[in-house]
Formats: sequence, structure tokens, C-alpha cells
Amino acid sequence: MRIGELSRRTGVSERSLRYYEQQGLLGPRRRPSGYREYVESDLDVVRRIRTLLAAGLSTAIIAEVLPCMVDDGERLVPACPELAVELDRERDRITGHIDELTDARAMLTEIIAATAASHPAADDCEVLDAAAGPRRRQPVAR
DNA sequence: ATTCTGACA
DNA sequence: TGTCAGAA
Repeated sequence: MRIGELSRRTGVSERSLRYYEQQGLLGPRRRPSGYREYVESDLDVVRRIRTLLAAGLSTAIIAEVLPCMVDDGERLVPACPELAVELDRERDRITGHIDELTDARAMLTEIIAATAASHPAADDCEVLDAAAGPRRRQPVAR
């Protein structure tokens, strides 16, 4: 199948599909026309990629881990032993990231408190409004 | 009609 | 990641 069909069947944009290939996550063969030719099994590969991406793994890590993962239809199951340590390391990396963000938030909270203290009537402060920005919250990619 | 690559008011 | 251009 060509990229258009894979895109429709997986719900993943053609743009992302080409990007995954650049990252070494997919290796479709080419038709003489230069068009990418995917196989049925690529459908599962793409699903695995999406799952791993949603788990917060980088494409580099996914490239290493992908061939060691098999989809039993419901969940991803590790097929290699060294995979466990690799994933555990990623988990710690993500935990570290969370800690950094938690610290950053705490510092901002203090600064905001100090600002409010010195500016009792700042409810019409354009700078603060801009800083607050459009508080939008996006759902986790799936 | 589809896909490809490269680039970004 | 979207999206548009210019070519095949």
C-alpha cells in the first residue's frame, strides 16, 4: 500500500509517516516511481510507534526498542532482556524531567507571590496578563 | 489524482 | 507537525 492508504488506516498523517522514516522507524521499499510501498505489518509498526511516543520515548530510543517489542493485540510485550534496563533508564529520565518542571513551577509561584505583594492593585497589569497567557491544556497525544 | 522533496508569513 | 510549492 502507498502512504495515503497507510495514513488513512492508521490515522497518522503522511507528514508524520515520512518523519518516522527519517528517524529510522520505518523502512518502506520504493516503487520505480519513487513512491513508498508499505506492507501490512507496517500497520502494527505504526501503532507501536504511536504507543511508544505517547509513553514519552524519543524516536532514537524507539528505534532501538521497536524491534524488541511485539504487539499481542492488546499491549506491547518486551521480547528482549536488555529492553527492561533501557526502558527503566527512560523512566528515570522522565522522572527527572518532571522534577525539573516541578521546581520551575515552584520558583514561578514565588515570583508571582512577590509581584502580587508589591503590586496590590495589579488586576489591570497588561504585563501580568500577557505572562498568564492563554491557559490552554492539551490532551496527551494518542 | 497521488506522491515526492524541501522549506517556513 | 502543518502546509504550501514545484516537479514527476
